[in-house]
Amino acid sequence: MAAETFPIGEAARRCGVKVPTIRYYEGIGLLPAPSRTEGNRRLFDAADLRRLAFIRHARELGFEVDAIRTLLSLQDDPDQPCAAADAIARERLADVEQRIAKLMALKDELERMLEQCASGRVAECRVIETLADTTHRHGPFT
Amino acid sequence: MAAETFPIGEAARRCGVKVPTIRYYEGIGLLPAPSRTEGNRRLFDAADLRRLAFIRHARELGFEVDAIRTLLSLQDDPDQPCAAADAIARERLADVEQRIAKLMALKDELERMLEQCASGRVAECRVIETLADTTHRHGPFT
DNA sequence: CTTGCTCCTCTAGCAACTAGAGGATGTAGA
DNA sequence: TCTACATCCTCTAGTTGCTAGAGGAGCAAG
Repeated sequence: MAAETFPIGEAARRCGVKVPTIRYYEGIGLLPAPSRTEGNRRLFDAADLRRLAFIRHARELGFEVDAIRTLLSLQDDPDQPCAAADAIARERLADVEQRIAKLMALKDELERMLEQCASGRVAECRVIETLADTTHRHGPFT
Repeated sequence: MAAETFPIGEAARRCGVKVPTIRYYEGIGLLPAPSRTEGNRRLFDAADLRRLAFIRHARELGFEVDAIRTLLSLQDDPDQPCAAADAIARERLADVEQRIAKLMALKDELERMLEQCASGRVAECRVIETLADTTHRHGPFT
């Protein structure tokens, strides 16, 4: 049985990515070069689409292409030395946890503002304070 | 009492932002133009630094400059119609909640991999599946 | 007063797209 | 079969959000 394949336009629609972006990802090696038709058109399979959707989500979350590349390398080479995979996963995990913490703080603040708004008062906004620097001390400051 | 001020280099060090980036933010209007010395050097005050740190965090979280602009507008114009502020905050909140959900999923998967690694086995990696598209359906698909 | 650091402006480059020109392909109807 | 029209192809150029570097001025210490 021949597996289902999709032209680039439908891949784009399904994954919420623009057509040129897909070609771009292929160009920089994030997405493997898909098979082609007689007429030289790309044909993507389900695995390609899953990978593409993953890339889109990761980019939306603010991961750099290089970070995504290492994340995908966990997937692509499950046989790489455990220590290497561990290091990559550990590093990504720390990053992810920090992001979550900051987003939670921001969420709380936005909710507080919405509550005040609901009660008819104009909120004094403290969004700036919510992301106050607790994690980025890399020098001797006063 | 004259409030404490800081030259651009120290502002950069304190906020974890590069010097040209600060000038860039000023250029695009994210940061108000600070006062200057006789010799034409920028002097930032504590409020500027807080704003700058906020921008850095928000950028790290993957917010676009425009999104940050609207977040800061909540701060800058607390007197804008409540409905407008509410809409902005609500939209940002939805975004933030989605990000958190996705990051949580990714976190779980990375932790699962680290556990397997700890127990000596090579993890089969499912990072791709963890961000499977539950939120981005904008067409009638099969 | 000069050595050396920080600052200034300005221009050019990079990452990650995004849009458009110019042309080939694929498909559906007359 | 012919033609209209969407979709695809490659390639180049533009956009956003920085980042690095040239060339020069300001300032503090010895």
